[in-house]
Amino acid sequence: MRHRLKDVAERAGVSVKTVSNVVNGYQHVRADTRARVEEAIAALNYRPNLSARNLRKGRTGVIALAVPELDIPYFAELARHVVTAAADHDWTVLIDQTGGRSEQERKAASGIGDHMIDGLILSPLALTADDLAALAGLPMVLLGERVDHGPADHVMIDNVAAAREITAHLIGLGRRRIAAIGSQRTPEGASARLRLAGYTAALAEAGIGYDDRLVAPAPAWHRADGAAAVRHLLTTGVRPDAVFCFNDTLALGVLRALHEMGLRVPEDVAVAGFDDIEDGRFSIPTLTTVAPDKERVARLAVELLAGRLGPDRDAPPRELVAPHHLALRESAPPPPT
Amino acid sequence: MRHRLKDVAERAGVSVKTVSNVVNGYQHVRADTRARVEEAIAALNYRPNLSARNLRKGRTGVIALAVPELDIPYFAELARHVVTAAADHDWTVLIDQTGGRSEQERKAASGIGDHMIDGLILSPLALTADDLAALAGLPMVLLGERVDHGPADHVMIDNVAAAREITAHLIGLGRRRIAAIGSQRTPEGASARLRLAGYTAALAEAGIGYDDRLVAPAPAWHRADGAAAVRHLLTTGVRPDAVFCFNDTLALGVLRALHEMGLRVPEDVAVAGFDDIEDGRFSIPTLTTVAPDKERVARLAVELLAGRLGPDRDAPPRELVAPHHLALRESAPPPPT
DNA sequence: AGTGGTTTCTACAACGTTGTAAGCACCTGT
DNA sequence: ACAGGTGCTTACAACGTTGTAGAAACCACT
Repeated sequence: MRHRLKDVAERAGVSVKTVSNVVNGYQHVRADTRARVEEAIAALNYRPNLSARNLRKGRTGVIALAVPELDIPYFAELARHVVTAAADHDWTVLIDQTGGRSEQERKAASGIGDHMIDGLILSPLALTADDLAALAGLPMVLLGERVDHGPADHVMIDNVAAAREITAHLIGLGRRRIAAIGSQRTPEGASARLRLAGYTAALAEAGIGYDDRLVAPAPAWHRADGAAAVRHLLTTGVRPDAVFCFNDTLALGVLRALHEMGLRVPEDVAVAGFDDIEDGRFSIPTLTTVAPDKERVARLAVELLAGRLGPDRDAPPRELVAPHHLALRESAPPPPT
Repeated sequence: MRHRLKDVAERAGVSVKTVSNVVNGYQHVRADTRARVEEAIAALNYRPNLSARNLRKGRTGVIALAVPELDIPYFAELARHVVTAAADHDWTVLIDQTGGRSEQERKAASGIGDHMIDGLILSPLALTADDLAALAGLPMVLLGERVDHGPADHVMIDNVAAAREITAHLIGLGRRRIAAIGSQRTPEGASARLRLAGYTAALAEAGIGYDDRLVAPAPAWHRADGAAAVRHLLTTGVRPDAVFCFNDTLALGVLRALHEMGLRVPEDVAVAGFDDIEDGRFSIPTLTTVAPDKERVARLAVELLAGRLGPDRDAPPRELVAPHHLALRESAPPPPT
């Protein structure tokens, strides 16, 4: 049912290699030979066996993208951009869910279906620089926060600056009791620490004292965690007039919880998020957020990986920063002019 | 840098095949031989080359899931469940985005990276039964609406019944001017047609006349389309007291648009969706919707595919229906008792 | 010790492809 | 007509793995 080069060759009356040459677009094939071969290919509906080709060539044409969870909108959007960018290099993208568990992340980094992928774009949550260093081997590009002195290429946005800017925006609206939601003490919380740093920097610049009762941890960054965190804040008697959430899903949970508690956004409490996911443009109210250039992140990551697989095989680790901007919407609108 | 069976064999002083046997857990290997081989494997950090194994065995251990778009929450959630279910069979899932374009869907059905995948779970939008029949070849399970007399296994939910039930719920709330948003006339719109059929059936059962000014098309089923559709409905002077959206993202757009127009949900207009995506549990108001058992859909699809790859290779196409239920939330609450 | 049956291991040949090197056929210019 | 290209095609050997068939080693009985 499934044909091989040999079958095509027999039908066209040429050698196996000539068929291979036609399939691979080799220059020096006489026009009439090529035509005969192509006719045979079409007639038999021949498709090359990629396992065999990969075995021979040592390349698979597949790269993997490993993210914590696919149904976190930020990663889903990112995944789409990566798939699109990879298509330009004729790569197929194998998408892996690590669940943020170090064991899964390690498995991804050490090669998923070993030898099945040429390279990896990994968005690590749990792995540290040391873990990664031990794994090397597979060409790899990391997304998200810098793993200091990591052995691999890296694409990030400037988390500290972004967090500082959006906190400054809240301050510019006259808010003084600004809560931060999403802090994490674990080693996994690299983004959390950077965003917290930006938050405190903005407060310091504005001469506002840091009050750690306004900083709420969140075990994960889902809607439910955001809702729980802000409920906890309010029931313990702290009265923020603004909330900076370390990502958008947290913020959507916060909007929901504030609504349930009868507080108005932005009048009573302004809310800002981070990621600029699609939902935030349609929530009620729409969500002010940091908008990383996800398309750029994806493209840079793919380019870096392409480099690693090609000429820059042994270049020292590079680090690229993708731009971001603030998307000011209803939950914390632009200041009146 | 990368080792082969041969390297391990030399180090352990055995034949290549013995190492292969150890790797594959073959029974009859003497304990001390096994120990020596395992030591060598560990020392060299040996990993089998899957391309070679696949070539030899004719199986790759990879299945593909092809969906229209990854950042549509419904598909992202589904993808997660499929990945989880596939893990039970030791399968890796390659996720493909078709964009709902028939060309891409055909490419997926004809084998993506040909011979790279053992089977395919496809959520077709654009392909018709005839298209698919022409492609066969690859073991395949279809998701979503039935492609009539299609050649492949199929997992679906009862769209007509579900749409009828939720429309009946709106009627039970005393609503009489119920709009339907998301109709599509194109061949791609199989779900749209089924859901519309359920809607009209419910109206008929309740003795409510069908008014086609209340049925709004939507080119795609994104938030923006829902918002645009309901805005259009209202500006043309039709005044619905309820809206049934053919999926949840449409409904979220509708909630947003109604909010902008100063209409209260559910007091002025009740809103219902379809899919039960995570967002709908945190929107303001929370969203009443049809909740398909996505986990079940995913598991059934994977089981069917497993059957096709195993004993049921030549079984006639099967069709399984996954259960659904109504999730009644604020946007169209349970009737007062 | 010889028989028969197991267990343990090995050599060899595939799987389908492509790189290499070499061969054949055809030109062109003398 | 012939040397020397160049263009086109081919045979062969890999790539790393596993199935097959069979050899060698072991065991328990007579």
